[in-house]
Amino acid sequence: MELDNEALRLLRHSTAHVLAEAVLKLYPEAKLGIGPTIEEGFYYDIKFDEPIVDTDLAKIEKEMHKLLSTNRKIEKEIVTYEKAKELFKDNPYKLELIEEYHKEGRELSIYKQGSFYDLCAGPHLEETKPIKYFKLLSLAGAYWRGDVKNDQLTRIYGTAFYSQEDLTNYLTLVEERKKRDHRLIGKEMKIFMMSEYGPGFPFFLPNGMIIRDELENYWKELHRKHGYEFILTPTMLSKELWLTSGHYANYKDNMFFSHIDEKEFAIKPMSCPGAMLVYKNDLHSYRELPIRLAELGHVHRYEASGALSGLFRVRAFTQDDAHIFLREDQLQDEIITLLKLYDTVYKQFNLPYHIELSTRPEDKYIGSIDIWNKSEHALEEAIKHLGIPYKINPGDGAFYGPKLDFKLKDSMNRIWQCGTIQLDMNLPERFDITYIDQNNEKVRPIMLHRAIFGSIERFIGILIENYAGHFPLWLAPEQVAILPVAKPHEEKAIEIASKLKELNLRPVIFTSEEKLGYRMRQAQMRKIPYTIVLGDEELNSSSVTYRKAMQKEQINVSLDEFIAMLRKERDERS
RNA sequence: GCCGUCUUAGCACAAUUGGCAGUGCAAUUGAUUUGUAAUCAAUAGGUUGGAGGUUCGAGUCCUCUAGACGGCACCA
Repeated sequence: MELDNEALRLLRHSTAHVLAEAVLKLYPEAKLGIGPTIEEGFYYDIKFDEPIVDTDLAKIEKEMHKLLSTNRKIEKEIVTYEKAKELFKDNPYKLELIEEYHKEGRELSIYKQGSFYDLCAGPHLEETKPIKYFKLLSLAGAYWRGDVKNDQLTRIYGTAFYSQEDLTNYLTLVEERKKRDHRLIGKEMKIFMMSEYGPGFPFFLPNGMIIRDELENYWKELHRKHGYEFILTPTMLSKELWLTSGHYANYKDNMFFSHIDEKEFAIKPMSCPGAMLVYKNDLHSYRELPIRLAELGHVHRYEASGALSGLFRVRAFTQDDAHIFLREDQLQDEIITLLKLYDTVYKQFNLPYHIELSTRPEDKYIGSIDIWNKSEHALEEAIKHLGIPYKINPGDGAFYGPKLDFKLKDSMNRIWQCGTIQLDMNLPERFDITYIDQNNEKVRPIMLHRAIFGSIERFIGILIENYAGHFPLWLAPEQVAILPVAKPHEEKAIEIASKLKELNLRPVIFTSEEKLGYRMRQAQMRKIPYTIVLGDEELNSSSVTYRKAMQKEQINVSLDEFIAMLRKERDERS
């Protein structure tokens, strides 16, 4: 994996062409779509006459090896618009691309190996010889050009390397990554569960609740320090409110509804309208701003069944939301403070992240371009001010405002949006909120939505994978495993356990019915950060012998020292 | 929602391609009192996700349905 990316891209792109060639040999009626490289391999989208299944991949691989048994040159040829249309006359997808490239005035080229040719801008390997160590990995449906209205093609995923060793290493790495899957560890460690009675509605188990509580306490502490006040707004509010907020018009398809008496109510998919009502409950002076209203809001959203995935994508989740109302002159500072706060939080968990600035959508947006530009500028300036690298996502903003999204990766390198900072130019207007300025005049405040974890559920999923279940002490559901060697040592074990409990630590005693080795194994498998063993030696010297999870070293210290160490580690939350 | 795959005991998986539903771990009971990753034995545990069909006979084949998984689309 030390290979430079360009070389791998060449190899993989050319492998994709061989894949396409093999497919056409085996399925002459198949129509090729596109076959680019991706981060860890390549894919090719192909329209098959008959659906193909997993087991066909082996057949295709075999055909690829057959094609590769002799080395062939890979040659580029520039073609005219007319020739391109002739070459691909049986392929509607390529024709569509040809038309488009032609309109854009782009050069049309094909790459050839033997009798196979494909419309492609390249670049490619010079010959097929290096293509040896590849594997077709999976099948998936994918809409042509990513549009649901188009045909669905069959996507074949694969990867390729320059040596068998690299390929094997990669496949092993993928297997290792799968072991960190939060669904697996969440089940093993009894953190959460799912039920077919509630698809997308996670159940938190006692161990999961400990993690949640710790996270929430951390979150509250942090927000108290940063000048936030806490609110809690209702889960269900009448339809009129959602008509006012614009959610009924813009977000209805993702909402759940219910009735009270004759009236229609919506289950909140976001907490903003509630926060607006809270703001409007009082008259506000310019002196009060910024007003920061934080809410752990449990929201429900109708998500497509195929989108659901463990804790990462659910239909009910808790946003660590906050709505900030401020004056225009306060905006820059507030965003800078927020960016620092987010960095503090992600650093706390050792989570690498990247930021994306999403700007005004092409057509579906509200508010004046002037305010949009100002808002985008404010967000961008704040990041620049701190020198944080970021990416721009043109046109990807919400219809009501631009946003900064904080993206984290899971164990399989999939990217999930967690934190977000959004400027809202919609709700202040719709709810007609104001503050009174120095001149005793009503002025419209600026409003920010923001969430750091994004969703507590998703964030816990990310944490599980990031730590592979080995939580830092303060988050670990069980913190200290106490193993009395034999019956006579149990009294001491109970004594130590109650002492730890008094200090709000979470000990668990493994009594002596089983052999010590067995209990050590249990403690290790439960990923308990510290395991202490109590036998005659420890009792005589009133010490404990501890072992850290994943480590073999046995350390003997006095009980007081041990407790002091635990408290320090926990309170520092590192 | 769409494409493909999967669903067998609490969990992980078998069942020789349609012929007596099994193994390991966990659980329960008993024996063992143990010094750093699995002590021994016994017991219990199932309408094979659900409904329908084909067949003398279905875990296995077919249809429908629910859920999960990998993608796509959508999104925190």
